[in-house]
Amino acid sequence: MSLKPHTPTLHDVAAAASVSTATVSRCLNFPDQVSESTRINVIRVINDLGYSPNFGAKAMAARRTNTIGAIIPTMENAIFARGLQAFQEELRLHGFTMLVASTSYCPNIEEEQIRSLVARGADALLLIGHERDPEIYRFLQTQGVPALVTWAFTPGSVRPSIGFNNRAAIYEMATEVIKLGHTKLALISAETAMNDRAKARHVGIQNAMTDAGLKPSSLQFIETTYNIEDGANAFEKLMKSDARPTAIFCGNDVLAVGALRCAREMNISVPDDVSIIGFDDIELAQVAYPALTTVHVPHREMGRRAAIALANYVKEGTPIKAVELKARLVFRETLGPARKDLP
Amino acid sequence: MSLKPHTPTLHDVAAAASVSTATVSRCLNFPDQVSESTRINVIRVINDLGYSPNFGAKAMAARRTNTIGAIIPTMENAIFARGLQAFQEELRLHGFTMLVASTSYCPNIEEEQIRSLVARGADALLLIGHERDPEIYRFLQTQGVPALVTWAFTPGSVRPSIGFNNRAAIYEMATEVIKLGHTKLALISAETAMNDRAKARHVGIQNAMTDAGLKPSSLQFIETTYNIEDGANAFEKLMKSDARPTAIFCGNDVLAVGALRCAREMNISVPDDVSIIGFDDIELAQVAYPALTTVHVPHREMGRRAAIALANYVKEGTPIKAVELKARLVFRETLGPARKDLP
DNA sequence: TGATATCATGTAAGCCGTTACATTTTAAAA
DNA sequence: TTTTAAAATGTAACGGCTTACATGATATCA
Repeated sequence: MSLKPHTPTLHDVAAAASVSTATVSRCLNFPDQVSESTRINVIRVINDLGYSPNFGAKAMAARRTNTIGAIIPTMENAIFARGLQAFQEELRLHGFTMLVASTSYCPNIEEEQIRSLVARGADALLLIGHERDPEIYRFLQTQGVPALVTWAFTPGSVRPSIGFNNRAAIYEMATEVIKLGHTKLALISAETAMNDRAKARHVGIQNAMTDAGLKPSSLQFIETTYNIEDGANAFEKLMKSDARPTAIFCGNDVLAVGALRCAREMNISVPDDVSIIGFDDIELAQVAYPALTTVHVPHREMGRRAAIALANYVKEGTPIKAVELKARLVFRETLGPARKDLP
Repeated sequence: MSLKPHTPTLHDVAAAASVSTATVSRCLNFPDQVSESTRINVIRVINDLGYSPNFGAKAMAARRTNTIGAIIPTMENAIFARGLQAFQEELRLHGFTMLVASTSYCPNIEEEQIRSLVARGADALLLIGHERDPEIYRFLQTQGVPALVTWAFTPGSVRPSIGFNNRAAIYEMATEVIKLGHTKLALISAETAMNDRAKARHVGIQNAMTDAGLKPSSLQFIETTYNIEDGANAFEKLMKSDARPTAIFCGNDVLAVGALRCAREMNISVPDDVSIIGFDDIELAQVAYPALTTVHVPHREMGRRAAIALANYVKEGTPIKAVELKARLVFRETLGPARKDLP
């Protein structure tokens, strides 16, 4: 049971202002097509009545919502927050509103959210990563809703994306790590199923190992969900195994910080006993103790570029061009040379 | 220029399935009012065509959107993330979708977002804190959109809210701090203008001081925005002043962590030289080094309760009851006895 | 001053669903 | 088999806004 009293409509405003609904509509959408006197009068009536246009009706009539949806894996940590913030700010400059939805890294929920945002009339969508059921891309196609992939840039991908090369970035980092004498490596990763970024990072490390003459199969690999706690657990497992790694890559900074906490609890010194490498370079990374060595992701730049591309596409039909941004290695305190004294 | 190809509508589906639009609509909304054979057939057509109902039209016709809006100050850090996540999960159980918007702690943007969500047809709104332009409450009133305030519970407030007593919580903490011998206190706060929570926390500390025989005017007070960097800057300023406090309260954990980082950089020992107290108990607090003493806010419980209250109100008209939840003190490592050796 | 261009406003046809009500089909009861 | 109730389906009005087009008012120019 909805208790809505009568909500003022365009008609009410028009009547109260003694003009037609068209004029009121124009006052709102194309103010300069209306004489100043009527405009002032209409605006006054609008305020008096507390009128607010009905979005649904507006969307239906205009066949356009000026809304762009963003679907991200999680809002629980800052991983996507920065980029999203930039995305939204830029969007606002272009007259668009952002709608967010999160998926908890679950493909089914993602699909649901995509449908929901499309149904809500999103003029376009921002998606994280390429990999998803082709059925979804087909759906977006028939609905005529453009989608832009970010957080990943895979050379030669069919779909344009704005992001960075996950594989190359971590390859570079792994190469540095190996240079420091590390040979026993481990990776605490997100689930790689339907997560091309996690996959790319896995492959990147393996490539670096191969190129440095290490056996990629020796990389210890743990898949887990993305919480601080998970990072801690994975770390503990790794350090209690008989083949203790000397350097541990983490799928993101959140996992890395969890590992760091666990190291402290286990009295394992970082980086003397073990090096820990994060990914993303969120604020957490600088604040962690010791400060985290990680891969800096150009969050804000990515968000901004995505917003511009999408806005221009929706407004002018400007085709979306893929953009490759650079991720940068950030060396702080959690990476050091490998211990030599161990067997 | 929008490039939308023709998006299938209810009509298209009806035509393709050789039934009326009403039947298709019923297939979607009241499946058991339709014979199994037609239903199966219609569903098939829907999938074939990639049909998705138009939200705007649906909202307009049904005069209900099953959407609840949440307006929070920021998504940049985890402060509200946990509560919001719980809110959304619970909402989902009741068949509602959540729409989020953030305000960057700016009243104007908040107003804009409120209007935007109302226009979008939100059946109800979740708001943080009581304090805002009365005009806004009036607007919500005339639009018939119920709003529930959380993150604050102010005894005797006109509007029901689900939250905790900010003043009482920090009062309790401050009392403990004073018991440890601290007399020179400082507070790094959010801007208190239009932020009843920040105000309540300020007052809470002052009350505790008064009750302990300390002059509340001696509380050093810095207002700032809510970033790690800001916490660090404020801390530095405080420690470089001639009246160095021995205990510093921070408006939230983010500021506290910034202060902690700065302390490390300045070679100031926490808690030996100075104690630092946070607020919120987000994950960051446990991971910080030293681990942060803080006030634990019942994020998830708050979110869950708010969702239930709102869902029941929208569906059944059940009046919303105020609920006071308890915030809990969490003593970790950043709080210690006051240094005695100082002048 | 009349012809013409420009500006301001109005009229009314959609946009795409839902749902009250009417009608037809089917099942159950007599 | 006929009657009656129930189930399935159809018809069409309606919701609030935009916008193409028509009309009326003003300004411009010869």
